[in-house]
Amino acid sequence: MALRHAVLAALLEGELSGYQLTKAFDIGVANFWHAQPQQLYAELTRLEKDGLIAGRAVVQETRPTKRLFHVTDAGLAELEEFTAAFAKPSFIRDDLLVKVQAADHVDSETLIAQLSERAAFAEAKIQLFGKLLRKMRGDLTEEEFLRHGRRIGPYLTCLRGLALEQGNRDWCERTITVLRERKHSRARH
Amino acid sequence: MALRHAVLAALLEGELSGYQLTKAFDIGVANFWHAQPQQLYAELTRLEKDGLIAGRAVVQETRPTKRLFHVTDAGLAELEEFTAAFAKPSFIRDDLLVKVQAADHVDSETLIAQLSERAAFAEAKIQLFGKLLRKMRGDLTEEEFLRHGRRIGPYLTCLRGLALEQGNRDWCERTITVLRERKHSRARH
DNA sequence: AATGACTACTCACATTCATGACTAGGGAAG
DNA sequence: CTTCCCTAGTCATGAATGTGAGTAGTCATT
Repeated sequence: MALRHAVLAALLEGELSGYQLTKAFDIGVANFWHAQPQQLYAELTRLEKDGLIAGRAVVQETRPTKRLFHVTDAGLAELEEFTAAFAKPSFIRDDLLVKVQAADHVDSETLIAQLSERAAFAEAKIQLFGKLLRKMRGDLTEEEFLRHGRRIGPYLTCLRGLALEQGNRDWCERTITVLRERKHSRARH
Repeated sequence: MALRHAVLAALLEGELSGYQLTKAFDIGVANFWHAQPQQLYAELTRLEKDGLIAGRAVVQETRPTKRLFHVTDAGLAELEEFTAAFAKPSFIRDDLLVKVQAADHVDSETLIAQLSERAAFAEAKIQLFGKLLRKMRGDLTEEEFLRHGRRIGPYLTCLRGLALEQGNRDWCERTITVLRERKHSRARH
């Protein structure tokens, strides 16, 4: 059970409704996991049944009533236990890498198009993460914030997300260059 | 269907038996995907049934008979189609990131232990990828190899794997430092 | 006045992934 | 001479994840 703990960790930041949670997971602000709304609602139901979170209904005037959830003590204990447990090494599952693995056997232009798209996507995420980080640390420098800030967990995971996307972008650009050069040099023969 | 194409891409490198394939996926040499033996055997069966790969039995003296598989023309066409198709943006799924997200609410030492373990794992992978890359490019420099080498697909994916693990290691070390410093500064108050 | 987008969810189903247990022969180490 | 590991797989089952479709009211746009 992995989504379970991702949801718990996300709810630590404060009360959220199922819908708000789906937004967070959707944008990938919670950049450490991804899930569909349906999965999140199902998980919330299970977590509440198990007493790891508790919800309270908030009646709204113009909107449907929503339920805000927070982590209970039992939920915290569960997270503590999870943290101590063995973490399965994370593996990448990336269509794009599969495509590049087959680079010598498929059309270069097609591949380059895919890589450009990914590079653009990565760049957008880099901007997003940059903004999020600036917002989280406020006026402080990164060093100061990490030393004295109150909640650094989300900041640290965001840093990893940022570095990851920078890596993605750089690798995509490098790969595009390589493929282009090979194409030209072969065209001359 | 993603494993499907990962297997196809892996088989492009040459004929492999199911068992050899499991080794490749197990070590993570095929660093772009990961799968259990059972999944691979099942996938090979399906791929053969669909005519995307073909196998030939090789009788061995002391070992059980094995079947070596290669990609058919239909398989190549399938890969071509896959390459052109939309790639769902890859998301990370990492227990460790979930744990760090909850950093402000769980025990630091536990977290540091997990981060150290991951850093060591990443370092080992870095060494492995380094060796693989040197082996693939032989006497050539990276630039020369990427320009003129025959099969660069696996090299390129390996480069991404290397950068990823370097990113992992650096982030783990940075995070450990941050957590340690916070602990000490709080201990003084 | 209709169309589409947003909030806030639920149900049901399909696919994918992971796991334990099992067969069966050979070789190496103690 | 027994125990363990390696090759080379198969079978069955369960857990996790993904997806399509539907409900129902609100709000802004054209």
